[in-house]
Amino acid sequence: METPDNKACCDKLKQTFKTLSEAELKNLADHEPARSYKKGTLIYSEGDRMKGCYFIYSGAVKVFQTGREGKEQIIKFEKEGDFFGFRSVILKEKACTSVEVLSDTVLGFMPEQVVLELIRNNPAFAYELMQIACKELGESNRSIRDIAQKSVKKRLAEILLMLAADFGVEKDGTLRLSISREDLGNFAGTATETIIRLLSEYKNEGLVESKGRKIKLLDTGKLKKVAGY
Amino acid sequence: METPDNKACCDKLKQTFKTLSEAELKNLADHEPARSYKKGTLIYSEGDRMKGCYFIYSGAVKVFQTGREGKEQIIKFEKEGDFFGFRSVILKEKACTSVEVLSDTVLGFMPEQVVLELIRNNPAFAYELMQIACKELGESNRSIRDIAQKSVKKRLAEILLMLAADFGVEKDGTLRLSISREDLGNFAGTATETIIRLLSEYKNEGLVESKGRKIKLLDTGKLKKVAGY
DNA sequence: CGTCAGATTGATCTGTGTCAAACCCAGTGG
DNA sequence: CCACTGGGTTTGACACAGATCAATCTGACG
Repeated sequence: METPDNKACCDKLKQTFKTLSEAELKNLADHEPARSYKKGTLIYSEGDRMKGCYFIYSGAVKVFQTGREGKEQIIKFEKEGDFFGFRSVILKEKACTSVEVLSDTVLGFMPEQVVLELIRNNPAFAYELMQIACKELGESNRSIRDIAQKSVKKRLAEILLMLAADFGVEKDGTLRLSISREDLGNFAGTATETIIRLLSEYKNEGLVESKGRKIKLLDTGKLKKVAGY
Repeated sequence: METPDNKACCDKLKQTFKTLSEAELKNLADHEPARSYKKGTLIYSEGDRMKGCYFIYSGAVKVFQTGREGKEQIIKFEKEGDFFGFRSVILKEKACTSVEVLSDTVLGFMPEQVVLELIRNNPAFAYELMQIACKELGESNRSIRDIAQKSVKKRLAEILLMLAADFGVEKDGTLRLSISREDLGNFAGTATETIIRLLSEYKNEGLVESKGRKIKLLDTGKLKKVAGY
């Protein structure tokens, strides 16, 4: 897996942080070169002291918390262009989530002083970061409502649609992100077996097809109906 | 119900926003006088265009979303010193939650231009606001995990302890915030009847006592155990 | 008093969780 | 080249937390 060159990094960063100057972008990209991580790598865990934030040049990670019986609850997935880890940096607290690589991923690292510096000196950047945080806040609220109120069947449909929207699909409708039933369960807040049963129910209803981790959405219209829209 | 005078307002604001200058505080308090709202008043609803944020001088509100079958999901409670409504203002989006007064409440209003102005001109304020947003983000993550993984019995215990911590208790252990079983249910993500049954279960176990909306915590130690700590 | 919203209790139903067994591969090493 | 292995998947049987529905009770307030 190739790590992108400096120029490519700047371009990517620029799409997410529209307020950074060329100099600031270059500095970021130069200072900490992008690194690639293999599937399964733990980027950080709950309780770690964070020394900076991460930016995803390419790939996908899961952000999760661990319940006391060891069951993991996936809070969200992050994809290309996403920025994560800033909660702990902003609050100067230890991480309250863990992050693990889902498919091979290239990450950039932004040391905390750099982030705090930018916030202090570039009000537009501060505002942009605030927008990112607020966007996540809205998504969390929605998650809370859905987990609390929707049946797992609705929720899974919604999740599949969300994965399609966020990570894209092949021409034939297959989700680009390949993901285990267990992770789907940990995200939906349900048992792996329940996911399996529901997927085969969807299959019978002509909504999806799947072999292994390749899940193909056959009828997103109907899927939306199932999800409750 | 008295609305606090200008000086009192400044003092309260100052506790939440440590970075605002005397002039900025005074301006805020002068510009939009605090107003008092009666229990049950709807401050704003999902879909409203927000024209500013709110600051709670005293009282309590609930922030909720409405599912399609009309069931409301309470996302969080806000109390004295809390600041809400900023998500929509920062993102310049319509409200994604509704807010209703739980007990008589005095609110200050901060028009959006004022908030955006402060963010632009006072980096320390921007940072402070970011910290507030990040704190909420952490709480949301935790909520997601708990709703997804804990039994209602554990969750309710946790909620009672949280209400005690946030809104305080009388000398005898009675929660200061009086709240309906329905609201407890809407917060825990369960049916009202389930809350009733659990409360009487707690009663049998000597954990709480209650008549009507007055809930008295008898043994917070045991309650913590029930909540799973 | 009458009324009405909220609280309570009981009976019943059902979506999901849990446990156990079998299965399917993909990769490893002999 | 094939048997072995182990992780993920699938299926079935069963238990139970919590939802739902219906009926009654309570207490505050006009």
